[in-house]
Amino acid sequence: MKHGPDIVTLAALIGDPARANILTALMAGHALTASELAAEAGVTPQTVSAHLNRLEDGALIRRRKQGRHAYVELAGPEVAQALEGLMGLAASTGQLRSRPGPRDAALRQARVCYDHLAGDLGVQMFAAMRRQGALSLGREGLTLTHTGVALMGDLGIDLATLPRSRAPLCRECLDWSARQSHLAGRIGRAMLARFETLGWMVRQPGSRALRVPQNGLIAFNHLFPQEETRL
Amino acid sequence: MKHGPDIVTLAALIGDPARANILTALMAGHALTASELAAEAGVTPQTVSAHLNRLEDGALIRRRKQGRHAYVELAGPEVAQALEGLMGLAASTGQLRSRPGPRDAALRQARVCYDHLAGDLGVQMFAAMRRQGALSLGREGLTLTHTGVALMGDLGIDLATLPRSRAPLCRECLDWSARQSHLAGRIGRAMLARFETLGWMVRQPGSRALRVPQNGLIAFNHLFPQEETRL
DNA sequence: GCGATGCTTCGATTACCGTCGAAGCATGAA
DNA sequence: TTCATGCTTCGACGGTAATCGAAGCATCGC
Repeated sequence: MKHGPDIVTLAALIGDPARANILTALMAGHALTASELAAEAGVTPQTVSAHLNRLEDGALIRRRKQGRHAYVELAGPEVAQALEGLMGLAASTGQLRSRPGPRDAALRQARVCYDHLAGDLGVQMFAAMRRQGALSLGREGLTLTHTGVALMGDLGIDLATLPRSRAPLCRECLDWSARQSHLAGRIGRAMLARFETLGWMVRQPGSRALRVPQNGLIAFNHLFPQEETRL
Repeated sequence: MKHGPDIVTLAALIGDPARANILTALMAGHALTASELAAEAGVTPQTVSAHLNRLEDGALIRRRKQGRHAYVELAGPEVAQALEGLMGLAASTGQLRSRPGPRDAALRQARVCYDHLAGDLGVQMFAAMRRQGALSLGREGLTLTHTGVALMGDLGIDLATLPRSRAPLCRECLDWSARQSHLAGRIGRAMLARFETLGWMVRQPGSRALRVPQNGLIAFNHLFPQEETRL
Protein backbone atom coordinates (compact mmCIF):
# COMPACT_ATOMS: atom_id res chain seq x y z
CA MET A 1 0.00 0.00 0.00
CA LYS A 2 2.34 2.66 1.25
CA HIS A 3 5.77 3.08 -0.22
CA GLY A 4 8.99 4.61 0.85
CA PRO A 5 10.81 4.36 4.14
CA ASP A 6 9.01 3.26 7.27
CA ILE A 7 8.89 6.18 9.66
CA VAL A 8 6.55 4.62 12.20
CA THR A 9 9.13 2.57 14.06
CA LEU A 10 11.53 5.47 14.27
CA ALA A 11 8.98 8.00 15.38
CA ALA A 12 7.58 5.62 17.96
CA LEU A 13 11.08 5.14 19.34
CA ILE A 14 11.63 8.87 19.62
CA GLY A 15 8.14 9.52 20.88
CA ASP A 16 8.70 8.30 24.41
CA PRO A 17 9.84 10.85 27.01
CA ALA A 18 12.56 8.69 28.51
CA ARG A 19 13.98 7.72 25.14
CA ALA A 20 13.77 11.25 23.84
CA ASN A 21 15.73 12.42 26.87
CA ILE A 22 18.33 9.77 26.19
CA LEU A 23 18.67 10.75 22.56
CA THR A 24 18.78 14.44 23.36
CA ALA A 25 21.52 13.86 25.88
CA LEU A 26 23.50 11.94 23.28
CA MET A 27 23.18 14.82 20.80
CA ALA A 28 26.13 16.43 22.56
CA GLY A 29 28.27 13.83 20.81
CA HIS A 30 29.87 12.32 23.86
CA ALA A 31 29.36 8.67 24.71
CA LEU A 32 27.53 8.28 28.01
CA THR A 33 27.16 5.31 30.31
CA ALA A 34 23.85 3.67 31.02
CA SER A 35 23.69 5.04 34.55
CA GLU A 36 24.41 8.57 33.37
CA LEU A 37 21.56 8.20 30.94
CA ALA A 38 19.34 6.93 33.73
CA ALA A 39 19.99 10.11 35.70
CA GLU A 40 19.49 12.17 32.56
CA ALA A 41 16.18 10.55 31.70
CA GLY A 42 14.95 10.34 35.29
CA VAL A 43 14.30 6.61 35.33
CA THR A 44 15.90 3.57 36.91
CA PRO A 45 18.81 1.68 35.30
CA GLN A 46 16.59 -1.30 34.45
CA THR A 47 14.25 0.93 32.51
CA VAL A 48 17.14 2.52 30.67
CA SER A 49 18.46 -0.89 29.77
CA ALA A 50 15.14 -1.84 28.25
CA HIS A 51 15.06 1.40 26.27
CA LEU A 52 18.61 0.92 25.06
CA ASN A 53 17.64 -2.51 23.74
CA ARG A 54 14.86 -1.02 21.71
CA LEU A 55 16.94 1.90 20.48
CA GLU A 56 19.67 -0.49 19.42
CA ASP A 57 17.19 -2.67 17.56
CA GLY A 58 16.04 0.45 15.79
CA ALA A 59 19.64 1.29 14.83
CA LEU A 60 19.49 4.66 16.55
CA ILE A 61 22.31 4.04 19.02
CA ARG A 62 25.41 1.91 19.41
CA ARG A 63 26.57 0.31 22.61
CA ARG A 64 30.24 -0.33 23.35
CA LYS A 65 31.13 -2.40 26.36
CA GLN A 66 34.21 -1.32 28.24
CA GLY A 67 34.73 -3.22 31.43
CA ARG A 68 31.60 -2.99 33.49
CA HIS A 69 30.50 0.21 31.80
CA ALA A 70 28.33 0.35 28.73
CA TYR A 71 29.06 3.41 26.69
CA VAL A 72 26.24 4.58 24.49
CA GLU A 73 26.43 6.90 21.51
CA LEU A 74 24.25 7.81 18.58
CA ALA A 75 24.51 5.42 15.66
CA GLY A 76 25.63 8.23 13.38
CA PRO A 77 25.25 11.79 12.19
CA GLU A 78 22.05 10.94 10.29
CA VAL A 79 20.35 10.27 13.60
CA ALA A 80 21.38 13.64 14.97
CA GLN A 81 20.28 15.25 11.74
CA ALA A 82 16.82 13.74 11.89
CA LEU A 83 16.47 14.76 15.52
CA GLU A 84 17.40 18.32 14.63
CA GLY A 85 14.78 18.17 11.92
CA LEU A 86 12.13 17.22 14.44
CA MET A 87 13.33 20.00 16.72
CA GLY A 88 12.94 22.40 13.84
CA LEU A 89 9.32 21.40 13.40
CA ALA A 90 8.69 21.59 17.13
CA ALA A 91 10.18 25.07 17.24
CA SER A 92 8.13 26.23 14.27
CA THR A 93 4.90 24.98 15.83
CA GLY A 94 5.81 26.75 19.03
CA GLN A 95 6.12 23.66 21.17
CA LEU A 96 8.92 24.61 23.50
CA ARG A 97 9.82 22.44 26.39
CA SER A 98 10.89 25.38 28.48
CA ARG A 99 10.47 29.10 28.26
CA PRO A 100 13.23 30.68 26.22
CA GLY A 101 15.97 31.76 28.56
CA PRO A 102 19.67 32.51 28.51
CA ARG A 103 20.47 28.86 27.92
CA ASP A 104 18.34 28.88 24.83
CA ALA A 105 19.99 32.01 23.51
CA ALA A 106 23.36 30.35 23.96
CA LEU A 107 22.04 27.27 22.18
CA ARG A 108 20.94 29.38 19.29
CA GLN A 109 24.30 31.07 18.92
CA ALA A 110 26.53 28.01 19.03
CA ARG A 111 25.97 24.44 20.02
CA VAL A 112 27.20 20.96 19.38
CA CYS A 113 25.10 18.92 16.97
CA TYR A 114 26.38 15.41 17.66
CA ASP A 115 29.90 16.10 16.44
CA HIS A 116 29.86 19.36 14.55
CA LEU A 117 29.07 23.03 15.00
CA ALA A 118 25.46 24.18 14.79
CA GLY A 119 23.58 27.35 15.60
CA ASP A 120 24.02 30.82 14.15
CA LEU A 121 27.78 30.50 13.99
CA GLY A 122 27.50 27.15 12.24
CA VAL A 123 25.19 28.63 9.63
CA GLN A 124 27.48 31.65 9.26
CA MET A 125 30.47 29.39 8.69
CA PHE A 126 28.65 27.31 6.12
CA ALA A 127 27.49 30.38 4.20
CA ALA A 128 30.95 31.95 4.27
CA MET A 129 32.59 28.79 3.00
CA ARG A 130 30.09 28.57 0.16
CA ARG A 131 30.75 32.19 -0.71
CA GLN A 132 34.50 31.77 -0.58
CA GLY A 133 34.23 28.79 -2.91
CA ALA A 134 35.53 26.36 -0.34
CA LEU A 135 32.55 24.09 -0.80
CA SER A 136 30.99 23.01 -4.04
CA LEU A 137 27.60 21.41 -4.49
CA GLY A 138 27.78 18.75 -7.16
CA ARG A 139 25.74 15.73 -8.11
CA GLU A 140 27.48 13.59 -5.55
CA GLY A 141 26.80 16.07 -2.77
CA LEU A 142 28.94 18.63 -1.10
CA THR A 143 32.64 18.51 -1.90
CA LEU A 144 35.69 20.38 -0.66
CA THR A 145 37.32 22.46 -3.40
CA HIS A 146 40.98 23.37 -3.75
CA THR A 147 40.17 26.59 -1.95
CA GLY A 148 38.65 24.55 0.80
CA VAL A 149 41.69 22.32 1.07
CA ALA A 150 43.86 25.41 1.41
CA LEU A 151 41.52 26.79 4.05
CA MET A 152 41.88 23.60 6.06
CA GLY A 153 45.64 24.00 5.83
CA ASP A 154 45.42 27.57 7.15
CA LEU A 155 43.33 26.34 10.03
CA GLY A 156 45.89 23.71 10.88
CA ILE A 157 43.75 20.74 9.95
CA ASP A 158 45.64 17.93 8.28
CA LEU A 159 43.23 16.21 5.95
CA ALA A 160 45.51 13.18 5.76
CA THR A 161 44.94 12.43 9.42
CA LEU A 162 41.17 12.34 9.11
CA PRO A 163 39.70 8.95 9.93
CA ARG A 164 39.06 6.89 6.85
CA SER A 165 35.46 5.83 6.77
CA ARG A 166 32.55 5.58 4.44
CA ALA A 167 31.03 8.66 6.03
CA PRO A 168 30.98 11.62 3.66
CA LEU A 169 33.59 14.31 4.04
CA CYS A 170 31.05 17.10 3.82
CA ARG A 171 27.36 17.05 4.45
CA GLU A 172 24.64 19.59 5.00
CA CYS A 173 22.66 19.53 8.20
CA LEU A 174 19.56 21.64 8.68
CA ASP A 175 19.52 23.86 11.73
CA TRP A 176 16.42 23.97 13.91
CA SER A 177 17.16 27.42 15.27
CA ALA A 178 18.38 29.20 12.17
CA ARG A 179 16.50 27.06 9.63
CA GLN A 180 19.49 27.03 7.37
CA SER A 181 22.23 24.59 6.59
CA HIS A 182 25.41 24.09 8.49
CA LEU A 183 28.36 21.82 7.81
CA ALA A 184 28.38 18.24 9.03
CA GLY A 185 30.39 15.21 7.96
CA ARG A 186 33.97 14.39 8.81
CA ILE A 187 35.17 17.88 7.91
CA GLY A 188 32.54 19.40 10.15
CA ARG A 189 33.70 17.21 12.99
CA ALA A 190 37.37 18.05 12.42
CA MET A 191 36.66 21.78 12.30
CA LEU A 192 34.76 21.80 15.57
CA ALA A 193 37.53 19.79 17.20
CA ARG A 194 40.06 22.32 15.89
CA PHE A 195 38.05 25.25 17.23
CA GLU A 196 38.03 23.61 20.64
CA THR A 197 41.77 23.00 20.49
CA LEU A 198 42.33 26.64 19.55
CA GLY A 199 40.17 27.70 22.46
CA TRP A 200 37.73 29.50 20.20
CA MET A 201 34.88 27.48 21.60
CA VAL A 202 34.46 25.67 24.89
CA ARG A 203 32.03 22.89 25.65
CA GLN A 204 29.78 23.44 28.63
CA PRO A 205 29.41 20.37 30.81
CA GLY A 206 25.91 18.96 30.78
CA SER A 207 24.77 21.11 27.90
CA ARG A 208 25.03 21.21 24.15
CA ALA A 209 25.74 24.94 24.22
CA LEU A 210 29.21 26.18 23.33
CA ARG A 211 30.82 29.12 25.10
CA VAL A 212 32.59 31.41 22.65
CA PRO A 213 35.24 33.67 24.25
CA GLN A 214 35.62 37.09 22.69
CA ASN A 215 38.97 36.41 21.07
CA GLY A 216 37.55 33.22 19.64
CA LEU A 217 34.57 35.06 18.20
CA ILE A 218 36.85 37.69 16.66
CA ALA A 219 39.06 35.10 15.03
CA PHE A 220 36.04 33.15 13.83
CA ASN A 221 34.37 36.23 12.36
CA HIS A 222 37.59 37.15 10.63
CA LEU A 223 37.83 33.77 8.95
CA PHE A 224 34.12 33.37 8.25
CA PRO A 225 32.71 36.88 7.87
CA GLN A 226 28.98 37.48 7.77
CA GLU A 227 27.46 38.38 4.45
CA GLU A 228 26.64 42.06 4.38
CA THR A 229 24.52 42.33 1.28
CA ARG A 230 21.44 40.47 0.27
CA LEU A 231 19.10 40.93 -2.59
CA MET B 1 16.09 20.21 32.87
CA LYS B 2 15.99 19.71 29.14
CA HIS B 3 16.07 22.66 26.83
CA GLY B 4 15.13 23.31 23.29
CA PRO B 5 12.05 22.22 21.38
CA ASP B 6 9.91 19.37 22.60
CA ILE B 7 10.14 16.55 20.12
CA VAL B 8 8.31 13.96 22.19
CA THR B 9 4.79 15.07 21.36
CA LEU B 10 5.54 15.29 17.67
CA ALA B 11 7.33 11.97 17.44
CA ALA B 12 4.60 10.25 19.41
CA LEU B 13 2.03 11.65 17.02
CA ILE B 14 3.93 10.37 14.00
CA GLY B 15 4.78 7.08 15.66
CA ASP B 16 1.37 5.51 15.23
CA PRO B 17 0.70 3.49 12.06
CA ALA B 18 -2.69 4.99 11.35
CA ARG B 19 -1.49 8.55 11.87
CA ALA B 20 1.66 7.94 9.86
CA ASN B 21 -0.47 6.67 7.01
CA ILE B 22 -2.62 9.78 7.22
CA LEU B 23 0.38 12.09 7.20
CA THR B 24 2.04 10.19 4.38
CA ALA B 25 -1.11 10.43 2.30
CA LEU B 26 -1.23 14.17 2.91
CA MET B 27 2.37 14.54 1.73
CA ALA B 28 1.03 14.58 -1.82
CA GLY B 29 -0.15 18.10 -1.07
CA HIS B 30 -3.82 17.62 -1.83
CA ALA B 31 -6.44 18.13 0.84
CA LEU B 32 -8.29 14.91 1.58
CA THR B 33 -11.58 14.25 3.34
CA ALA B 34 -11.83 12.33 6.57
CA SER B 35 -13.39 9.31 4.89
CA GLU B 36 -10.70 9.21 2.24
CA LEU B 37 -8.14 9.21 4.99
CA ALA B 38 -9.99 6.41 6.72
CA ALA B 39 -9.68 4.27 3.60
CA GLU B 40 -6.05 5.30 3.24
CA ALA B 41 -5.18 4.40 6.81
CA GLY B 42 -7.31 1.30 6.94
CA VAL B 43 -9.37 2.28 9.98
CA THR B 44 -12.94 3.36 10.64
CA PRO B 45 -14.07 6.99 10.39
CA GLN B 46 -14.43 7.30 14.17
CA THR B 47 -10.84 6.30 14.64
CA VAL B 48 -9.71 8.76 12.00
CA SER B 49 -11.66 11.48 13.71
CA ALA B 50 -9.90 10.80 16.99
CA HIS B 51 -6.55 10.87 15.25
CA LEU B 52 -7.35 14.10 13.47
CA ASN B 53 -8.16 15.70 16.80
CA ARG B 54 -4.78 14.78 18.15
CA LEU B 55 -2.94 15.79 15.00
CA GLU B 56 -4.70 19.13 15.03
CA ASP B 57 -3.80 19.69 18.67
CA GLY B 58 -0.21 18.98 17.72
CA ALA B 59 -0.42 21.55 14.91
CA LEU B 60 0.51 19.00 12.28
CA ILE B 61 -2.64 19.34 10.20
CA ARG B 62 -5.40 21.84 9.49
CA ARG B 63 -9.07 21.04 9.05
CA ARG B 64 -11.36 23.07 6.85
CA LYS B 65 -15.06 22.40 6.98
CA GLN B 66 -16.91 22.64 3.71
CA GLY B 67 -20.47 21.53 3.91
CA ARG B 68 -20.56 18.11 5.46
CA HIS B 69 -17.06 17.34 4.35
CA ALA B 70 -13.96 17.98 6.41
CA TYR B 71 -10.96 18.63 4.26
CA VAL B 72 -7.63 17.89 5.86
CA GLU B 73 -4.21 19.13 4.82
CA LEU B 74 -0.78 19.39 6.35
CA ALA B 75 -0.31 22.47 8.51
CA GLY B 76 2.55 23.63 6.33
CA PRO B 77 5.71 22.80 4.42
CA GLU B 78 7.71 22.46 7.64
CA VAL B 79 5.67 19.40 8.51
CA ALA B 80 6.40 17.80 5.16
CA GLN B 81 10.04 18.71 5.57
CA ALA B 82 10.32 17.04 8.95
CA LEU B 83 8.55 13.96 7.63
CA GLU B 84 11.04 13.76 4.77
CA GLY B 85 13.80 14.06 7.34
CA LEU B 86 12.48 11.07 9.21
CA MET B 87 12.17 9.17 5.95
CA GLY B 88 15.81 9.97 5.27
CA LEU B 89 16.84 8.43 8.55
CA ALA B 90 14.61 5.42 7.95
CA ALA B 91 16.14 4.91 4.52
CA SER B 92 19.67 5.22 5.84
CA THR B 93 19.05 2.63 8.54
CA GLY B 94 17.57 0.35 5.93
CA GLN B 95 14.06 0.30 7.33
CA LEU B 96 11.99 0.07 4.21
CA ARG B 97 8.30 -0.49 4.39
CA SER B 98 8.24 -2.49 1.18
CA ARG B 99 10.85 -4.07 -0.98
CA PRO B 100 12.25 -1.61 -3.48
CA GLY B 101 10.27 -1.93 -6.67
CA PRO B 102 9.39 0.08 -9.74
CA ARG B 103 7.19 2.38 -7.68
CA ASP B 104 10.11 3.23 -5.45
CA ALA B 105 12.38 3.92 -8.39
CA ALA B 106 9.80 6.35 -9.72
CA LEU B 107 9.59 7.98 -6.30
CA ARG B 108 13.34 8.42 -6.30
CA GLN B 109 13.39 10.08 -9.70
CA ALA B 110 10.61 12.59 -9.19
CA ARG B 111 7.92 12.97 -6.58
CA VAL B 112 5.75 15.54 -4.90
CA CYS B 113 6.95 16.69 -1.50
CA TYR B 114 3.80 18.38 -0.18
CA ASP B 115 3.81 21.14 -2.79
CA HIS B 116 7.14 21.11 -4.54
CA LEU B 117 9.39 18.86 -6.59
CA ALA B 118 11.59 16.31 -4.82
CA GLY B 119 13.69 13.35 -5.88
CA ASP B 120 16.66 13.23 -8.21
CA LEU B 121 15.17 15.80 -10.55
CA GLY B 122 14.44 18.14 -7.66
CA VAL B 123 18.03 17.90 -6.49
CA GLN B 124 19.28 18.38 -10.02
CA MET B 125 17.17 21.50 -10.43
CA PHE B 126 18.37 22.95 -7.15
CA ALA B 127 22.02 22.31 -7.99
CA ALA B 128 21.65 23.78 -11.48
CA MET B 129 19.98 26.91 -10.16
CA ARG B 130 22.75 27.37 -7.61
CA ARG B 131 25.35 26.93 -10.35
CA GLN B 132 23.59 29.35 -12.69
CA GLY B 133 23.48 31.91 -9.90
CA ALA B 134 19.69 31.95 -9.75
CA LEU B 135 19.74 31.29 -6.03
CA SER B 136 21.92 32.96 -3.45
CA LEU B 137 22.52 31.82 0.09
CA GLY B 138 22.65 34.79 2.41
CA ARG B 139 22.24 35.38 6.10
CA GLU B 140 18.48 35.54 5.74
CA GLY B 141 18.35 32.24 3.90
CA LEU B 142 17.94 31.44 0.26
CA THR B 143 17.04 34.32 -2.03
CA LEU B 144 16.19 34.64 -5.70
CA THR B 145 18.78 36.68 -7.61
CA HIS B 146 18.22 38.83 -10.69
CA THR B 147 19.26 35.83 -12.74
CA GLY B 148 16.65 33.82 -10.93
CA VAL B 149 13.96 36.39 -11.59
CA ALA B 150 14.82 36.29 -15.28
CA LEU B 151 14.70 32.50 -15.23
CA MET B 152 11.21 32.63 -13.77
CA GLY B 153 10.21 34.95 -16.59
CA ASP B 154 11.57 32.52 -19.19
CA LEU B 155 9.59 29.73 -17.56
CA GLY B 156 6.43 31.77 -17.73
CA ILE B 157 6.04 32.25 -14.01
CA ASP B 158 4.75 35.66 -12.99
CA LEU B 159 6.24 36.45 -9.61
CA ALA B 160 3.68 39.19 -9.06
CA THR B 161 0.86 36.65 -9.02
CA LEU B 162 2.44 34.54 -6.28
CA PRO B 163 0.32 34.43 -3.14
CA ARG B 164 1.44 36.93 -0.56
CA SER B 165 2.20 35.17 2.65
CA ARG B 166 4.74 35.04 5.41
CA ALA B 167 6.08 31.79 3.98
CA PRO B 168 9.55 32.23 2.52
CA LEU B 169 9.97 32.51 -1.22
CA CYS B 170 12.80 30.02 -1.29
CA ARG B 171 13.69 27.32 1.13
CA GLU B 172 15.88 24.26 1.18
CA CYS B 173 14.36 20.87 1.84
CA LEU B 174 16.49 17.81 2.41
CA ASP B 175 15.74 14.83 0.22
CA TRP B 176 15.42 11.38 1.77
CA SER B 177 16.32 9.57 -1.42
CA ALA B 178 19.12 11.74 -2.75
CA ARG B 179 20.31 13.13 0.58
CA GLN B 180 20.75 16.56 -0.91
CA SER B 181 18.74 19.73 -0.95
CA HIS B 182 15.92 20.59 -3.25
CA LEU B 183 13.91 23.75 -3.58
CA ALA B 184 10.85 24.35 -1.46
CA GLY B 185 9.00 27.53 -0.54
CA ARG B 186 6.56 29.50 -2.65
CA ILE B 187 8.91 29.46 -5.64
CA GLY B 188 9.25 25.72 -5.38
CA ARG B 189 5.49 25.39 -5.38
CA ALA B 190 5.05 27.70 -8.32
CA MET B 191 7.68 25.90 -10.37
CA LEU B 192 6.13 22.48 -9.83
CA ALA B 193 2.73 23.88 -10.76
CA ARG B 194 4.25 25.34 -13.91
CA PHE B 195 5.88 22.03 -14.84
CA GLU B 196 2.51 20.35 -14.52
CA THR B 197 0.85 23.02 -16.68
CA LEU B 198 3.53 22.57 -19.30
CA GLY B 199 2.97 18.81 -19.21
CA TRP B 200 6.56 18.14 -18.23
CA MET B 201 5.40 16.23 -15.21
CA VAL B 202 2.14 14.45 -14.45
CA ARG B 203 0.79 13.52 -11.06
CA GLN B 204 -0.12 9.89 -10.59
CA PRO B 205 -3.40 9.36 -8.78
CA GLY B 206 -2.94 7.78 -5.39
CA SER B 207 0.80 8.22 -5.37
CA ARG B 208 3.37 10.90 -4.73
CA ALA B 209 5.37 9.78 -7.76
CA LEU B 210 5.47 12.04 -10.80
CA ARG B 211 5.46 10.68 -14.32
CA VAL B 212 7.93 12.54 -16.54
CA PRO B 213 7.22 12.19 -20.27
CA GLN B 214 10.27 12.11 -22.53
CA ASN B 215 9.73 15.56 -24.00
CA GLY B 216 9.31 16.93 -20.50
CA LEU B 217 12.53 15.34 -19.35
CA ILE B 218 14.39 16.74 -22.36
CA ALA B 219 13.10 20.24 -21.76
CA PHE B 220 13.85 19.96 -18.05
CA ASN B 221 17.39 18.72 -18.65
CA HIS B 222 17.97 21.52 -21.12
CA LEU B 223 16.97 24.14 -18.59
CA PHE B 224 18.57 22.48 -15.55
CA PRO B 225 21.52 20.47 -16.89
CA GLN B 226 23.34 18.00 -14.69
CA GLU B 227 26.77 18.97 -13.49
CA GLU B 228 29.40 17.06 -15.41
CA THR B 229 32.51 17.78 -13.42
CA ARG B 230 33.21 17.35 -9.79
CA LEU B 231 36.39 17.66 -7.78
C1' DG C 1 39.27 -14.84 46.69
C1' DC C 2 35.30 -11.42 48.36
C1' DG C 3 32.45 -7.57 48.43
C1' DA C 4 31.05 -3.68 45.65
C1' DT C 5 29.66 -1.60 41.45
C1' DG C 6 27.35 -1.43 36.98
C1' DC C 7 24.47 -3.45 33.82
C1' DT C 8 21.12 -6.74 32.39
C1' DT C 9 17.12 -10.07 32.46
C1' DC C 10 12.78 -11.64 34.39
C1' DG C 11 8.19 -11.06 36.13
C1' DA C 12 4.33 -8.44 37.56
C1' DT C 13 1.86 -4.34 37.80
C1' DT C 14 -0.23 -0.46 35.87
C1' DA C 15 -1.61 3.01 32.87
C1' DC C 16 -2.33 4.58 28.60
C1' DC C 17 -4.22 4.61 24.04
C1' DG C 18 -5.80 2.72 19.67
C1' DT C 19 -9.91 0.64 18.16
C1' DC C 20 -14.73 0.13 17.11
C1' DG C 21 -20.07 -0.05 18.08
C1' DA C 22 -23.67 2.94 18.96
C1' DA C 23 -25.54 7.21 19.16
C1' DG C 24 -25.57 12.33 18.25
C1' DC C 25 -25.36 16.25 15.12
C1' DA C 26 -24.80 18.76 11.47
C1' DT C 27 -25.51 19.46 6.22
C1' DG C 28 -27.60 18.44 1.76
C1' DA C 29 -31.08 16.16 -1.10
C1' DA C 30 -35.86 14.79 -2.09
C1' DT D 1 -40.31 17.76 6.65
C1' DT D 2 -38.03 13.57 6.12
C1' DC D 3 -34.34 10.73 4.93
C1' DA D 4 -29.48 10.01 3.73
C1' DT D 5 -24.67 11.15 4.10
C1' DG D 6 -20.48 12.53 6.47
C1' DC D 7 -18.34 13.55 10.53
C1' DT D 8 -17.99 13.63 15.45
C1' DT D 9 -18.58 12.28 20.41
C1' DC D 10 -19.26 8.77 23.94
C1' DG D 11 -18.35 4.55 26.19
C1' DA D 12 -16.16 0.25 26.58
C1' DC D 13 -12.92 -3.17 25.36
C1' DG D 14 -8.30 -4.92 24.67
C1' DG D 15 -3.58 -4.91 23.85
C1' DT D 16 0.73 -2.91 24.24
C1' DA D 17 4.44 -1.08 26.58
C1' DA D 18 6.59 1.72 30.27
C1' DT D 19 8.01 1.08 34.80
C1' DC D 20 10.15 -0.90 38.82
C1' DG D 21 11.47 -4.70 42.39
C1' DA D 22 14.18 -8.63 42.70
C1' DA D 23 17.55 -11.45 41.10
C1' DG D 24 21.41 -12.80 37.96
C1' DC D 25 26.00 -11.85 35.97
C1' DA D 26 29.80 -9.85 34.70
C1' DT D 27 33.90 -6.69 36.07
C1' DC D 28 36.83 -3.99 39.15
C1' DG D 29 39.20 -2.90 43.60
C1' DC D 30 41.05 -4.70 47.60
